[in-house]
Amino acid sequence: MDQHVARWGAFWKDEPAFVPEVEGALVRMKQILRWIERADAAEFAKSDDFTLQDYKTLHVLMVQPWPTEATPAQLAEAANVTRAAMTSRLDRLAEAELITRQVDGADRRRVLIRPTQKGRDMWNRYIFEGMARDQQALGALSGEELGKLNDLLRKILLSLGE
Amino acid sequence: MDQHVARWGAFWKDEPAFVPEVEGALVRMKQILRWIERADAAEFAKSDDFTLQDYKTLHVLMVQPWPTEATPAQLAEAANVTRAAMTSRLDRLAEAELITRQVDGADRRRVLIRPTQKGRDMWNRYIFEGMARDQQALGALSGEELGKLNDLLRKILLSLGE
DNA sequence: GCCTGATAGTTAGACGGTGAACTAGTTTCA
DNA sequence: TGAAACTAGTTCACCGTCTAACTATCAGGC
Repeated sequence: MDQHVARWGAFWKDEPAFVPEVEGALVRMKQILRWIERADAAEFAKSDDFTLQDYKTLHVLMVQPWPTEATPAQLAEAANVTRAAMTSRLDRLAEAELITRQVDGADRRRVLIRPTQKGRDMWNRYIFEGMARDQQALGALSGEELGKLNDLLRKILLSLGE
Repeated sequence: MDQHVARWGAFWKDEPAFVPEVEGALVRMKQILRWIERADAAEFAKSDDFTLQDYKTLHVLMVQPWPTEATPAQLAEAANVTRAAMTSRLDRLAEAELITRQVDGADRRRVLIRPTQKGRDMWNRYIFEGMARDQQALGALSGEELGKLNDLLRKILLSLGE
């Protein structure tokens, strides 16, 4: 894995533009997130009517600032998809009665999305297993190390203008 | 951003299953990679005949163990897509004469993918800008901090069985 | 009060990815 | 040697996402 980065840096050993620690850190982050993504996908591979993406959509709704109330545009941004894609995702969730759509009275262009009780239950059914997998993935680090890791990542994000 | 994680942990303040530092670290990694992904996408938004995904495909080929020679299956694994998807990606790259396909004489089921000179040139044209963006993204960290970050990420990956 | 311009959400068509079948070639073992 | 099991790559049908219109609504300036 260090080899991996070393390898594609071998072309320009003297090239100052290549910084192994930068490329290495990014590749490693990708690998870690990919591992978790695959673990999550495996969990949801069984059920056919409630997919991983349905879950993710529900999740970004549940963790919004004003709990359990958000617009499609906010959810699209949080889920990192276009509004068009979010429309079709919400269609399915509404069809399954996991969320409700309601036109905002104050601004009738807007639509307010809220989870139903059934939606909350569904989320609760998977969120703990998901967090358990997350903890397993990062289980190699001590509490102190986790703190240090967050400090470093936070520092990066701050410089990116959050 | 810390708020963000704190918020969706607010539901179960007393729930030991929720570890803010774990969820926080993962959300932050996603944010960082997303920022870079968007920067890359912006760069490739202009050119229509050579897309970001074409570049990524070319990239995984260029950084393979045996430089500039790999099978579709290896590339699919590296790019984290199915072999079927890789087939169609390679179709386009071959069409543009950026790679060549050659049946392996030793095992005639296999196909060896190699970049053409044109492919190498195309890769070189974008790789440096890409690395520059990567360095900009992580520019907030000192060399020492970058080392520490890699140590922590490496530790995680090792525990995941690499 | 309108007209212009901006904004929220949805819809339509194209594109890329997935999983499952399919073809061709290789390995195993009786 | 020959049949069964396996492997590499491709093809196909389906599905989700994207870009680009389009509808409806709101805000500002004259």
